[in-house]
Amino acid sequence: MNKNLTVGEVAKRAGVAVSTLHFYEQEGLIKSWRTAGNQRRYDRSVLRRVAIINIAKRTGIPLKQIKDHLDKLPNGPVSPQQWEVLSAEWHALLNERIHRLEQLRDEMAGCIGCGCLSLKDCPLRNPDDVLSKQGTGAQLLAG
Amino acid sequence: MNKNLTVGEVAKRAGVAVSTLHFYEQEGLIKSWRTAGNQRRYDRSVLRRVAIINIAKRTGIPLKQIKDHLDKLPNGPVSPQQWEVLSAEWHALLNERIHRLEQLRDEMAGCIGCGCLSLKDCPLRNPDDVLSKQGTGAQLLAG
DNA sequence: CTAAGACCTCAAGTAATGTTGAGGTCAACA
DNA sequence: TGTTGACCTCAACATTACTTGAGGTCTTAG
Repeated sequence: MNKNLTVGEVAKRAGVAVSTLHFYEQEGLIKSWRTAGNQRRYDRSVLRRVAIINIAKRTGIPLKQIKDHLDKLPNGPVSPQQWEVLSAEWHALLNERIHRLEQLRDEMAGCIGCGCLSLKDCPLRNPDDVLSKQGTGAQLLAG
Repeated sequence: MNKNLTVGEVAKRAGVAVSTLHFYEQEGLIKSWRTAGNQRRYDRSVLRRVAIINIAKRTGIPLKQIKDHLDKLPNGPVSPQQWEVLSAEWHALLNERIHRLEQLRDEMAGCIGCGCLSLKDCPLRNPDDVLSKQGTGAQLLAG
Protein backbone atom coordinates (compact mmCIF):
# COMPACT_ATOMS: atom_id res chain seq x y z
CA MET A 1 0.00 0.00 0.00
CA ASN A 2 1.37 3.36 -0.93
CA LYS A 3 0.30 4.97 2.27
CA ASN A 4 0.38 8.70 2.71
CA LEU A 5 2.23 10.02 5.68
CA THR A 6 1.02 11.86 8.73
CA VAL A 7 3.01 14.73 10.12
CA GLY A 8 4.23 12.55 12.98
CA GLU A 9 5.49 9.89 10.62
CA VAL A 10 7.30 12.41 8.49
CA ALA A 11 8.81 14.00 11.58
CA LYS A 12 10.11 10.69 12.83
CA ARG A 13 11.46 9.51 9.52
CA ALA A 14 12.99 12.80 8.55
CA GLY A 15 14.44 13.33 11.99
CA VAL A 16 12.85 16.71 12.62
CA ALA A 17 10.21 17.97 15.04
CA VAL A 18 6.57 18.23 14.06
CA SER A 19 6.73 21.94 14.76
CA THR A 20 9.54 22.19 12.25
CA LEU A 21 7.38 20.66 9.56
CA HIS A 22 4.60 23.08 10.36
CA PHE A 23 7.10 25.86 10.12
CA TYR A 24 8.53 24.67 6.81
CA GLU A 25 5.06 24.42 5.40
CA GLN A 26 4.24 27.91 6.55
CA GLU A 27 7.42 29.12 4.88
CA GLY A 28 6.52 27.34 1.68
CA LEU A 29 9.33 24.79 1.69
CA ILE A 30 7.07 21.78 1.78
CA LYS A 31 3.44 21.04 1.02
CA SER A 32 0.66 18.86 2.35
CA TRP A 33 -3.02 18.34 1.87
CA ARG A 34 -5.65 17.85 4.52
CA THR A 35 -7.95 15.04 5.56
CA ALA A 36 -11.65 15.63 6.17
CA GLY A 37 -10.69 16.26 9.79
CA ASN A 38 -8.12 18.94 8.87
CA GLN A 39 -5.03 16.87 9.53
CA ARG A 40 -2.00 17.08 7.28
CA ARG A 41 -1.04 14.29 4.94
CA TYR A 42 2.18 14.12 2.96
CA ASP A 43 3.44 12.40 -0.10
CA ARG A 44 6.50 10.26 0.45
CA SER A 45 8.51 12.62 -1.68
CA VAL A 46 8.43 15.07 1.18
CA LEU A 47 11.00 12.93 2.98
CA ARG A 48 13.53 13.60 0.31
CA ARG A 49 12.70 17.26 0.29
CA VAL A 50 13.23 17.53 4.02
CA ALA A 51 16.45 15.56 3.72
CA ILE A 52 17.68 18.02 1.15
CA ILE A 53 16.68 20.94 3.32
CA ASN A 54 18.65 19.49 6.20
CA ILE A 55 21.73 18.99 4.11
CA ALA A 56 21.56 22.49 2.76
CA LYS A 57 21.11 23.88 6.25
CA ARG A 58 24.17 22.04 7.43
CA THR A 59 26.17 23.81 4.79
CA GLY A 60 24.87 27.11 6.09
CA ILE A 61 22.50 28.02 3.29
CA PRO A 62 19.63 30.05 4.76
CA LEU A 63 16.11 28.70 4.48
CA LYS A 64 14.95 31.39 2.11
CA GLN A 65 17.65 30.56 -0.32
CA ILE A 66 16.86 26.88 0.01
CA LYS A 67 13.28 27.68 -0.75
CA ASP A 68 14.26 29.63 -3.83
CA HIS A 69 16.16 26.66 -5.14
CA LEU A 70 13.43 24.20 -4.28
CA ASP A 71 10.85 26.44 -5.91
CA LYS A 72 12.42 25.75 -9.26
CA LEU A 73 11.59 22.09 -8.86
CA PRO A 74 8.12 20.70 -9.47
CA ASN A 75 6.49 19.69 -6.23
CA GLY A 76 5.81 16.04 -5.73
CA PRO A 77 8.37 13.54 -7.01
CA VAL A 78 11.38 15.01 -8.76
CA SER A 79 13.44 13.28 -11.40
CA PRO A 80 17.10 12.48 -10.86
CA GLN A 81 17.98 14.94 -13.62
CA GLN A 82 16.22 17.72 -11.78
CA TRP A 83 17.99 16.92 -8.53
CA GLU A 84 21.19 16.94 -10.50
CA VAL A 85 20.68 20.56 -11.43
CA LEU A 86 20.13 21.49 -7.81
CA SER A 87 23.14 19.51 -6.76
CA ALA A 88 25.32 21.26 -9.30
CA GLU A 89 24.17 24.69 -8.19
CA TRP A 90 24.91 23.96 -4.58
CA HIS A 91 28.18 22.35 -5.43
CA ALA A 92 29.26 25.60 -7.01
CA LEU A 93 28.00 27.58 -4.05
CA LEU A 94 29.88 25.38 -1.65
CA ASN A 95 33.04 25.63 -3.67
CA GLU A 96 32.89 29.37 -3.47
CA ARG A 97 32.30 29.25 0.23
CA ILE A 98 35.16 26.84 0.77
CA HIS A 99 37.39 29.01 -1.29
CA ARG A 100 36.56 32.08 0.73
CA LEU A 101 37.20 30.27 3.95
CA GLU A 102 40.55 29.05 2.70
CA GLN A 103 41.56 32.55 1.79
CA LEU A 104 40.43 33.87 5.11
CA ARG A 105 42.33 31.14 6.90
CA ASP A 106 45.54 31.84 5.04
CA GLU A 107 45.31 35.58 5.34
CA MET A 108 44.50 35.30 8.99
CA ALA A 109 47.56 33.24 9.68
CA GLY A 110 49.79 35.81 8.10
CA CYS A 111 47.95 38.80 9.43
CA ILE A 112 46.90 38.44 13.02
CA GLY A 113 50.42 38.26 14.33
CA CYS A 114 51.71 41.21 12.39
CA GLY A 115 50.77 44.84 12.72
CA CYS A 116 48.78 45.27 9.57
CA LEU A 117 45.38 44.81 11.12
CA SER A 118 45.50 48.32 12.35
CA LEU A 119 46.24 49.72 8.92
CA LYS A 120 44.04 50.45 5.99
CA ASP A 121 45.80 48.24 3.50
CA CYS A 122 45.31 44.93 5.20
CA PRO A 123 43.40 42.54 2.94
CA LEU A 124 41.50 41.29 5.94
CA ARG A 125 40.47 44.60 7.31
CA ASN A 126 39.03 45.93 4.10
CA PRO A 127 37.63 42.95 2.39
CA ASP A 128 35.21 44.70 0.04
CA ASP A 129 33.00 41.91 0.99
CA VAL A 130 29.26 41.87 0.66
CA LEU A 131 28.98 39.79 3.77
CA SER A 132 30.42 42.44 5.95
CA LYS A 133 27.42 44.57 5.04
CA GLN A 134 24.72 42.05 5.55
CA GLY A 135 23.24 43.19 8.79
CA THR A 136 21.49 41.04 11.32
CA GLY A 137 21.73 37.56 12.61
CA ALA A 138 24.61 35.18 12.54
CA GLN A 139 26.71 35.75 9.48
CA LEU A 140 27.64 32.54 7.89
CA LEU A 141 29.38 33.07 4.63
CA ALA A 142 26.21 32.05 2.95
CA GLY A 143 26.95 33.78 -0.28
CA MET B 1 50.24 62.92 21.17
CA ASN B 2 48.96 59.48 21.93
CA LYS B 3 45.36 60.47 21.92
CA ASN B 4 42.69 58.22 23.28
CA LEU B 5 39.80 57.48 21.03
CA THR B 6 36.16 58.40 21.29
CA VAL B 7 33.49 55.91 20.33
CA GLY B 8 32.84 57.75 17.10
CA GLU B 9 36.49 57.64 16.10
CA VAL B 10 36.71 53.95 16.84
CA ALA B 11 33.52 53.33 14.91
CA LYS B 12 34.82 55.15 11.88
CA ARG B 13 38.27 53.59 11.91
CA ALA B 14 37.10 50.11 12.67
CA GLY B 15 34.29 50.31 10.15
CA VAL B 16 31.47 49.44 12.50
CA ALA B 17 28.50 51.36 13.91
CA VAL B 18 28.66 53.09 17.26
CA SER B 19 25.79 50.92 18.41
CA THR B 20 27.89 47.89 17.59
CA LEU B 21 30.65 49.08 19.86
CA HIS B 22 28.17 49.64 22.64
CA PHE B 23 26.90 46.16 22.07
CA TYR B 24 30.35 44.60 22.04
CA GLU B 25 31.17 46.35 25.26
CA GLN B 26 27.99 45.13 26.84
CA GLU B 27 28.88 41.61 25.75
CA GLY B 28 32.33 41.97 27.21
CA LEU B 29 34.27 41.81 23.96
CA ILE B 30 35.86 45.20 24.32
CA LYS B 31 36.46 47.66 27.13
CA SER B 32 36.52 51.39 27.66
CA TRP B 33 36.78 53.85 30.49
CA ARG B 34 34.76 57.00 31.00
CA THR B 35 35.51 60.69 31.04
CA ALA B 36 34.24 62.90 33.81
CA GLY B 37 31.22 63.52 31.58
CA ASN B 38 30.51 59.78 31.26
CA GLN B 39 31.69 59.42 27.68
CA ARG B 40 33.60 56.38 26.55
CA ARG B 41 37.27 56.53 25.73
CA TYR B 42 39.26 53.75 24.15
CA ASP B 43 42.84 52.72 23.92
CA ARG B 44 44.15 52.35 20.40
CA SER B 45 44.50 48.64 20.89
CA VAL B 46 40.74 48.36 20.66
CA LEU B 47 41.05 48.90 16.91
CA ARG B 48 42.96 45.71 16.54
CA ARG B 49 40.56 43.89 18.78
CA VAL B 50 37.59 44.98 16.70
CA ALA B 51 39.43 44.06 13.54
CA ILE B 52 40.00 40.59 14.91
CA ILE B 53 36.37 40.30 15.90
CA ASN B 54 35.33 41.20 12.39
CA ILE B 55 37.59 38.66 10.84
CA ALA B 56 36.40 35.95 13.15
CA LYS B 57 32.79 36.83 12.41
CA ARG B 58 33.45 36.56 8.71
CA THR B 59 34.58 33.02 9.22
CA GLY B 60 31.35 32.30 11.04
CA ILE B 61 32.63 32.03 14.58
CA PRO B 62 29.87 33.18 16.93
CA LEU B 63 30.51 36.18 19.17
CA LYS B 64 30.49 34.18 22.36
CA GLN B 65 33.21 31.96 21.11
CA ILE B 66 35.17 34.94 19.94
CA LYS B 67 34.82 36.39 23.39
CA ASP B 68 36.06 33.18 24.97
CA HIS B 69 39.18 33.33 22.85
CA LEU B 70 39.74 37.01 23.46
CA ASP B 71 39.26 36.51 27.16
CA LYS B 72 42.44 34.52 27.25
CA LEU B 73 44.35 37.55 26.10
CA PRO B 74 45.28 40.39 28.42
CA ASN B 75 43.27 43.48 27.65
CA GLY B 76 45.11 46.44 26.37
CA PRO B 77 47.99 45.86 23.96
CA VAL B 78 48.73 42.25 23.12
CA SER B 79 52.08 40.93 22.06
CA PRO B 80 52.63 39.32 18.66
CA GLN B 81 53.29 36.03 20.39
CA GLN B 82 49.91 36.13 22.05
CA TRP B 83 48.14 36.94 18.81
CA GLU B 84 50.04 34.04 17.33
CA VAL B 85 48.38 31.65 19.75
CA LEU B 86 44.96 32.95 18.84
CA SER B 87 45.77 32.75 15.19
CA ALA B 88 46.84 29.15 15.51
CA GLU B 89 43.68 28.17 17.34
CA TRP B 90 41.48 29.75 14.73
CA HIS B 91 43.51 28.30 11.95
CA ALA B 92 42.79 24.86 13.30
CA LEU B 93 39.13 25.69 13.73
CA LEU B 94 38.90 26.91 10.18
CA ASN B 95 40.64 23.86 8.86
CA GLU B 96 38.08 21.67 10.52
CA ARG B 97 35.28 23.74 9.15
CA ILE B 98 36.68 23.69 5.67
CA HIS B 99 37.13 19.98 5.86
CA ARG B 100 33.56 19.44 6.90
CA LEU B 101 32.31 21.62 4.09
CA GLU B 102 34.38 19.70 1.58
CA GLN B 103 32.97 16.44 2.79
CA LEU B 104 29.49 17.80 2.65
CA ARG B 105 30.08 19.08 -0.85
CA ASP B 106 31.39 15.78 -2.10
CA GLU B 107 28.75 13.70 -0.45
CA MET B 108 26.07 16.00 -1.73
CA ALA B 109 27.25 15.65 -5.27
CA GLY B 110 27.09 11.90 -5.08
CA CYS B 111 23.95 11.74 -3.06
CA ILE B 112 21.31 14.17 -4.14
CA GLY B 113 20.85 12.65 -7.54
CA CYS B 114 20.62 9.09 -6.33
CA GLY B 115 17.91 7.49 -4.27
CA CYS B 116 19.78 7.12 -1.04
CA LEU B 117 18.50 10.24 0.60
CA SER B 118 15.31 8.45 1.42
CA LEU B 119 17.09 5.55 3.06
CA LYS B 120 18.63 5.16 6.46
CA ASP B 121 22.11 4.39 5.31
CA CYS B 122 22.87 7.61 3.55
CA PRO B 123 25.85 9.32 5.12
CA LEU B 124 24.19 12.67 4.61
CA ARG B 125 20.88 11.81 6.11
CA ASN B 126 22.29 10.45 9.33
CA PRO B 127 25.33 12.45 10.01
CA ASP B 128 25.64 11.75 13.74
CA ASP B 129 26.50 15.33 13.78
CA VAL B 130 26.41 17.56 16.79
CA LEU B 131 25.35 20.46 14.65
CA SER B 132 22.15 18.81 13.65
CA LYS B 133 21.13 18.98 17.30
CA GLN B 134 22.08 22.53 18.03
CA GLY B 135 18.74 24.22 18.16
CA THR B 136 17.96 27.74 17.22
CA GLY B 137 19.22 30.33 14.81
CA ALA B 138 21.12 29.88 11.63
CA GLN B 139 23.43 26.90 11.84
CA LEU B 140 26.79 27.70 10.56
CA LEU B 141 29.18 24.86 11.01
CA ALA B 142 30.73 26.83 13.80
CA GLY B 143 32.17 23.82 15.55
C1' DC C 1 -18.24 3.95 22.57
C1' DT C 2 -14.66 5.79 24.95
C1' DA C 3 -10.14 7.17 26.31
C1' DA C 4 -5.47 8.00 24.94
C1' DG C 5 -2.57 9.77 21.92
C1' DA C 6 -1.86 12.40 17.77
C1' DC C 7 -3.18 16.44 15.63
C1' DC C 8 -4.97 21.38 14.98
C1' DT C 9 -4.29 26.80 15.43
C1' DC C 10 -2.50 30.84 17.18
C1' DA C 11 0.33 33.54 20.12
C1' DA C 12 4.31 34.09 22.52
C1' DG C 13 9.04 32.88 23.73
C1' DT C 14 14.16 31.99 22.66
C1' DA C 15 18.83 33.00 20.92
C1' DA C 16 22.17 35.65 18.27
C1' DT C 17 23.41 39.98 16.54
C1' DG C 18 22.68 44.01 16.24
C1' DT C 19 19.72 48.73 14.87
C1' DT C 20 16.50 52.47 15.88
C1' DG C 21 14.36 55.90 18.60
C1' DA C 22 13.22 58.86 22.45
C1' DG C 23 14.69 61.84 25.74
C1' DG C 24 18.43 64.03 27.66
C1' DT C 25 23.75 65.54 28.41
C1' DC C 26 28.70 67.02 26.79
C1' DA C 27 32.11 69.41 24.46
C1' DA C 28 34.16 72.45 21.45
C1' DC C 29 34.15 76.13 18.19
C1' DA C 30 32.93 80.92 17.08
C1' DT D 1 28.03 82.07 25.89
C1' DG D 2 25.50 79.72 22.83
C1' DT D 3 24.48 76.13 19.78
C1' DT D 4 25.51 72.18 17.17
C1' DG D 5 27.13 67.72 16.69
C1' DA D 6 28.62 63.86 19.30
C1' DC D 7 27.54 61.19 23.19
C1' DC D 8 24.68 58.86 26.98
C1' DT D 9 20.94 55.22 28.55
C1' DC D 10 17.24 52.30 28.08
C1' DA D 11 13.66 50.07 25.69
C1' DA D 12 11.84 48.23 21.68
C1' DC D 13 12.19 46.36 17.14
C1' DA D 14 14.22 43.23 13.24
C1' DT D 15 15.67 38.75 11.41
C1' DT D 16 16.33 33.66 11.25
C1' DA D 17 14.81 29.47 12.66
C1' DC D 18 12.40 27.35 15.38
C1' DT D 19 10.03 25.69 20.19
C1' DT D 20 6.58 25.91 23.76
C1' DG D 21 2.07 26.34 25.57
C1' DA D 22 -2.85 26.83 25.83
C1' DG D 23 -7.04 25.37 24.46
C1' DG D 24 -9.47 22.42 21.60
C1' DT D 25 -10.35 18.40 17.84
C1' DC D 26 -9.41 13.62 15.39
C1' DT D 27 -8.53 9.01 15.10
C1' DT D 28 -8.08 4.54 16.52
C1' DA D 29 -7.42 0.54 19.52
C1' DG D 30 -9.85 -1.94 22.90
